[in-house]
Amino acid sequence: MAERDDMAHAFAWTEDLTEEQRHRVRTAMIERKLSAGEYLCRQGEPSDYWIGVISGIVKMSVSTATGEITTLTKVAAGGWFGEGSVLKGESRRYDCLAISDTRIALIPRAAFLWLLDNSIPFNRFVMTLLNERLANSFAIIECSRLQGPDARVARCLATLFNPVLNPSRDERLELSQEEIALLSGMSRQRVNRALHKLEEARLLKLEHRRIIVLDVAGLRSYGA
DNA sequence: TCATTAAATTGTT
DNA sequence: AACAATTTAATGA
Repeated sequence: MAERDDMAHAFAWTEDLTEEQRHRVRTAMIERKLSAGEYLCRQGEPSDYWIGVISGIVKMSVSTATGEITTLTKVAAGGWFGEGSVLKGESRRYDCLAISDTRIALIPRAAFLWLLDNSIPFNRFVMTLLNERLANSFAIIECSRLQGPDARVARCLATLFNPVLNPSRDERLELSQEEIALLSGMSRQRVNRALHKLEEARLLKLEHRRIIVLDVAGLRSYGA
């Protein structure tokens, strides 16, 4: 996709703003390029920006003092995140890492809050975002308590295809099984078995370092 | 462009 | 956690 299209796609929500508000977004926005493996932000840093992914993928994860890591979610092109910490005025709760070469849009906190104060459509957009994240999180909690490991992996993969949180996701997931293990909180070995089970069910196809998702709805409802 | 090698990833135990 | 098999990426002829 052309760079300009990526940008337009990520900023689709500005279509409901007034010309003045759009102008404010344009002038306040800061663009950053990250290469693969580079951190966008770390746990504990001040939350000065609301963050949009123009292209590439960002991984959000937390680590404990003992060095254990788990991945919370991934945000692909067109997705926005970080509004929670900005709204609460607290420091970042998660590490954000660029998985591939990534272009990021930063909306400074002041501009973000100004938009909330001045645009009802923007409020609606953010509310929808928060609502989807909540539903997504509940789905994972529900699944982790009521379903077996195979369904957990299925559900974790399905959440990556949430149209609101990850609008541009194509069916190809460039994720190693190790990454999926971090994302679903299971061992790589168990994830490997689950993935083969899901492949048998024709919900996805396994390739090296990549998964082709054939049936998102099927993954979402697997085992239920 | 091809072959070799190292590194990463996967499938099993 | 460990191991072998497989795939990819990097290097240099």
